[in-house]
This record gives sequence, structure tokens and C-alpha cells, in this order.
Amino acid sequence: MVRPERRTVRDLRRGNRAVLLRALYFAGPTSRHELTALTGLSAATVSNVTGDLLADNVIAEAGLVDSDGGRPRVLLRVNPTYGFAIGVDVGETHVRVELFDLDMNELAKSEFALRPGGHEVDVVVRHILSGIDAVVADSGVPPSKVLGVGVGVPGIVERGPEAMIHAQTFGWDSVPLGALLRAGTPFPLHVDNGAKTMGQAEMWFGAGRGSRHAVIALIGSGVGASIIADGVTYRGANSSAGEWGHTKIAIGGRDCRCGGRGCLEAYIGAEAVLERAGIDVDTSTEQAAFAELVTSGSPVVDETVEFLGAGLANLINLFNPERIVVGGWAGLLLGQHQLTTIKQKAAENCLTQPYSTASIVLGRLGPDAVALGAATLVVDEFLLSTTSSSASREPAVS
Amino acid sequence: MVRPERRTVRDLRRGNRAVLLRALYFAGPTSRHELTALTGLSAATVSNVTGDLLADNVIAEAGLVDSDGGRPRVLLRVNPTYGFAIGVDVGETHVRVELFDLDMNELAKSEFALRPGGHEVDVVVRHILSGIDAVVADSGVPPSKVLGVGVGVPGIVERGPEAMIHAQTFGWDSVPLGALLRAGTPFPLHVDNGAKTMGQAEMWFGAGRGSRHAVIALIGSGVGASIIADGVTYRGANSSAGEWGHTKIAIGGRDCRCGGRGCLEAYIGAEAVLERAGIDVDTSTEQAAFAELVTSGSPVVDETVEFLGAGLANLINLFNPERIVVGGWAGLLLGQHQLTTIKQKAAENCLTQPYSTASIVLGRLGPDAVALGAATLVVDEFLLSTTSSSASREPAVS
DNA sequence: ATACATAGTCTATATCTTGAAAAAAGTCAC
DNA sequence: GTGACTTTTTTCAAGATATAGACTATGTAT
Repeated sequence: MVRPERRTVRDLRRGNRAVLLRALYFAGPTSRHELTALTGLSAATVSNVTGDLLADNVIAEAGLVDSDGGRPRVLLRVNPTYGFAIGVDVGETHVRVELFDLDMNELAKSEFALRPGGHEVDVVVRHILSGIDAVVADSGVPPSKVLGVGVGVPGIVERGPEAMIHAQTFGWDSVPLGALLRAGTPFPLHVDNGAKTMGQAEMWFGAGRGSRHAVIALIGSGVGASIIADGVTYRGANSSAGEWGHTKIAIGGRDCRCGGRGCLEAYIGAEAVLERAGIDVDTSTEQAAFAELVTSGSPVVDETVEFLGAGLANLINLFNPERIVVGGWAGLLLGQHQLTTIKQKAAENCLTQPYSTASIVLGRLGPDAVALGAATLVVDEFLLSTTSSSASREPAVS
Repeated sequence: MVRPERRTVRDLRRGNRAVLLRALYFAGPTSRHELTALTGLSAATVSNVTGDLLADNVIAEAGLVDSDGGRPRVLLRVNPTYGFAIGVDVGETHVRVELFDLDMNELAKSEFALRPGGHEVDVVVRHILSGIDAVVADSGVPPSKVLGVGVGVPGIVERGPEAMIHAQTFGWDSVPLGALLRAGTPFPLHVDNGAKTMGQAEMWFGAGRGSRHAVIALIGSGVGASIIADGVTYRGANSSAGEWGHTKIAIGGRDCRCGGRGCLEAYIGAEAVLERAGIDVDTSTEQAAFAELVTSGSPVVDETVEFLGAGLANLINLFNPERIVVGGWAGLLLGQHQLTTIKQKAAENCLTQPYSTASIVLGRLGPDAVALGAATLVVDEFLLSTTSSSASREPAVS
């Protein structure tokens, strides 16, 4: 219950450095003058800290801007090639590895297909490791400049060096992915649930920008959510928070693939929706069939929208977000055709006060943003703690 | 998205002062030596800061303890009469005002009954204000030592100086309680939802102690929850987070008094349970009737337990707490007789991983802890920011 | 050229935390 | 009792930081 946390005078600098760097990263090219307003720091401190950061090559000058009859402003920005981040997306059908600079430009990419149901741990691990080697080689980035690797996986990821994974539908039970990967790569590692990484991608670059309290609802074959509380992904005690898909929406209702009954996923997950509509598909035809179903006017779709609205209403009642982002491939398809109805059903099932302050919007990044989001884990860490080079400037002249 | 937040070198002291004071408050009598371990601060800093706090009379010495063959430790503790906190409980049937010292000993109390349905704003405001005057007078505490007043009310409370309240079942729609009270009392004011204040009471002094991620589920006539994320009450964008009672557990199910259908409250709220059992009561006989029903072996109770288990499972799936505290008068009655079954039903409706790391326990403070919790709002603020007396010690000798 | 405006840096100052040394306040063996 | 030893707490000097305000840099306007 010890909430505040401060220590030495040195932590101050580290903290202010992080504040400034973060402001610069998200505000884009900015002058020192503007940074004083953005960070609340004094002009002198901004000057000092930016001086440090420039000396460390973390940031760079980015042109001049005339000011209204005075000395022009020097724009500063994060040096996009100071370091690079690798993002990995482990999905049902593929392992995708991408390498980004700090501006999140994709510089290299490597993809492996997985056989349906073929999720053997050692196969996936091998794909990830060789993918990492491949993107580093392809991009020509020196390994010393790789800041880390972020990995988005299905299921529940325990925090900690082991990064133990529990993913029932994926066939992984207590897999220490962190330990396995660390044995094969020297880069700092960040493993997280794929829904959470995608949520962070939407928050940084997509439909979540600018909000501090948001929920990113992801609807694909399965259903998940990423909860953003005060700008930070909410994880709970063991990082499994946000398991929206298996909350009960109907006591004793339909069987769910998790083994339970009446789960939300059993009503709005694409697999379940197609099953309810009596359409038989495999993973390769699922998306096309679902797209067709959505526009068919089937009563199953109406029912799905009703359940989705109620599910979103529950999220709003419990989390009181300012924004709900509907994403995932199935969610986007549903939303493109039915957003108005979805909102209406959410309103019907929600308390008026929290509903009135929440906006429901569609995701903007598409379903392929898991790797991007995974890479943001690395960047987030970078923004929080660039080690100061502690070069004492101006050693006493004598 | 600017997460870290630091500023000048003076904030350091303020922060460390708060860290130390908080550690001292929750650890009880503690020596300086132990405080270095508890806070992570150096012995020198502990000495300096405790010196300040002693000079300000915020803390006091509390005896000696022999150490194994060395200088004995001087125990320190928060001075319980440094200041006093007033807690107010605005309930369906009463307005209760209590005054506590910092050890949360109740020094005075004042209670007013409300006529059923008689919740006129001006009546309640008058009761609160005269209650404040009464407890200050009765206790003999000088007004200058009253640190503030915390108020727990039904419904949604918007943060801010207005403290706008929206409480449908209470008949209050957009009542600026903060503004109304501030006009009648000079004390600093903290208004919050009653479920949240009770949750904080359970966290500080009850079944929640020691956990950082918890949910306090409150079941009375109505149903609410208080979510504790990383030691802090989670409020969301507009402080309405935690409206568990009106999440949907059955699409198109029973009518709820909120106007919606299929709300959890319509199945497990005491009023709804009695109604389902065909028992007709008013507010005065409600609790006795419910107590009798719980032990009667009625199938309605079994059904209620089933819904409660599913509702708790949803909380666990979404929030991943390490602890769930079941409270509220109806929740306690149910739990005393059915806790095993409740846990079993929760397990059946929950993913195994998050369920296995969550313990479900009964509240320990009883249903009357709203005022206590409201007073903790004041103490929390006190622990966060005791203004340093800034007496520069040792002015340069000359 | 001179006045004015805006951006950014430098200097002096007041604080802060800390490690090390010193002081305080005991116990214990003899 | 006394000196050695232990443990707790305070003192002191050193190193680091942010800030206000003076100062410099670099423009435009007239």
C-alpha cells in the first residue's frame, strides 16, 4: 500500500529524462520551448536534459521553424535509428516476425505458416528464433542496436523471466516461452498476450489515441479484450486480466470451447456464430464465410449484435472507459455493417451515465497489428529507461 | 501517455516523507532502523525525515525495544491525535456521521433516520452538516484539527469540486453534493460512492489487508463492487467503474429496478431474491426475511448462489484479482452458509488459471463500515501530503 | 542601425540523498 | 566496575539536481 515511490536526486533526472523523451516521442518534432509546456519542466531543465539526450544521440535536431519575429525554434525529435525493435506475432496460423525503427517503420519481415493444429512448442520457438535472425540480417541493423524483442502470443502470460504461458485453445499448458527464447537469443525479451499487444498498438497509433481509459475489444475466432487504465495496460495480479470472452452472459447457455457454458465467446466469437448459423467451415474459409453471413440479413447476426452490445455494456459498466475500440477481424466486419445497432444495444444494456461518456469506435489498424503492438512493448521500455551515459559535462577546467 | 511524473528536488522530500509516513501508518510502531528496510531509504534520510515529522508533531516516539546487545530501538508511530477525520454514511435509511482519530478510534457519532423514500437533497444535506457540527462538539476536537470530511453516498459520484451525484434508485439525478456541502462547512471534502469507501475500509482494516489486487463485492438490497488495482481504488474515466450489479448475466432476463433486464442485481440483490421467492417485505423486515430464507433450503437460494458464483467468476476473469471479498449484509448472510458452494460455482464458471490464483473470502467489517471507509479517504489524503513546515533547520551560523 | 521579440543557455543558489564516520546507548565477560 | 563489542541513530561532507533570473543568440520591423 506504499503508493508514492521516490528516492535519490538521481532518480529525479532519470524520471525527467523519461518524461521528456516520452513527450517528444508522442508529440513528434517539438521545440525546447514547447517541451517546457508539455512536460511542466523549467526551460533550464529542458535545456539540460535535451543536452544530455542529444549528446547520447537519443534525439536529434529536426529543422527550424520561424517564430513570430524572434529567434527561430529548433525542432527536436527522437532519433529513429537510435535503436530498433522486433515484434513477433504468434497466431493460430502463422508466426510473423517484424523489425521496426523507432518511428515504427517496418524494415524487415519474416513469416512462417503453421499447419492447422500444429503448434508444437519447439517448432514455434524455432520459427521465432530464426525469424529474429532473418530480420536482423535482412535489415542490416547491427545487433547491438536492437533494443529488444516483443512477442504477442495467445492465452495467459504470467509476468516474470519465465513468461509462463497458459493457452488452452492453443494447446499450450504451462509453457515457459520466455526461458526457451532467452536460451536462443541475446536480446531483451518482452512476452505478452496478443490481445494486449494489439490493444497497445491501437492506443499508440490507432483508434485509441488520446484516451487514457479505454477498452479494446477483440473479436476473431475467439474473443478477448485489452483494458487500458490511466494510459497503462491493466494486467491484474497475474497478467490474466481482460478475459472478456469467457465471462458468462447466459447461465447454463451454449457450450464454449473453453469447456464452460454460456460464455460470451460462445455467442459472438466468429467460430461460434458460424456454428449457430449452421455454416460448416475450416480455418481457411472462416473469414470469407463470416463476411458473407454478416451481410446476409440472417437473424443469427441480429442475435450476435444483441449479445455483443450487452457484452460491451458490461465492459462500460465495470470499467467506465472513455472509449471502446472494437477490433479483431470479425469485430471489424460486424462493426462496419452494424455499428449503429451495436451502439444501440449497448445503450439499452448499460447505465446511462457511464454510457453517455463512452464512445464506441472501430479499430483502425486491422487484425495484423499484433507484431506492431509487440514491438511497442520494447519501445515503451526504451522510453522509460534509457540509461544516462552519465558523462559529467565540463570537467572542472584547470 | 506521460506516465512518470517528477519535478524538482523538493518534491523528492515530499515524496519520501509520504512514503515514510505511509509505511509508519500501516506497519504500526516501528523503529527508524526498520523503516530503512520498509521504505528503501538510507538511514540518513530516514533520520532526517523522521526528524521533520517529529518536529511537526505528525509522529511521536512510542517506547523502546531492547535490541540484541546494542542500543535499544526507539519506536515511532503516527501521532493519533495529530488530526481527526470525519466519515459520513448516506444510506437508504439513515445518515450517519462519525469522527475518528488517526488510529480510527471512533470518538463521536451522530445518526439520523430517513423516512422510507424520503431522500430529499436538502434534508440529507442538513443532516450531514448538523451531524458534522455535533460530532465536533461532542468529541471536543478543535475544528482546526479536523483534517477533512469523507462522504459515502449511493450511486455514481463524478470527481471534482462539484462532486455531482447520479443515483437512480436513490432518486438523485445530478445533485452537486460537493458544492452544497462546501457551502455549509469549512472542512476539506471527499465524496465517493459508498461501495468504494467500504471497499477501502476492507482493504485497510478488513479482509483485504495485504492484497494489492482485489475486488470487494457488496451485496445488499442492491449490488455493487469496489475494484482495487495495484492498491488503489479503480475509478475509470468518470469514477463510475465497478457497477457490477447492472452487468448483464441473462440477455432478456428479469426486469431490474434500474429499468434494464437481466442484470445481476435482479438475481442476487436481496430485494430481487425475496421477490423471486415470493416473499413480500418492506425495508424494515427485509434483513430478517432474507436471513430466514437463506437457511430454509429454498431452491431460490441455490439459484442465487449459482448466479453469484457466475458473477464472481466474471469479475475474476476480467480483473484477475488475488482476492475477492464478499461483503454487504446479504452477501455476508449468503456467504456464512454457502461459501463452499459459492466457490464451487465460481470455479465452474471461471478460467482455471485466474481462478486458481484468486481466493474468495468473506468481509470482516460488517455492513456498517461505510462511514469508516469514508474517513479513510481523508486519512489517505493526509498520508499523501502533509505539508512540510519547511522550517529550515540550522540557519547558517555567523 | 536600432528597437524589439522570441528561443535557448548559463550561473548562482537552495535542496536533496547518501556513504562514511561519529556518537549514543545499550550488553557482556571478566 | 571496566573495556570490548553490538546495534541504533545522528552528523558531516560530497555529489547531484532543478530553478529563477540574468544573459546570449538570432531573428523581424522600422
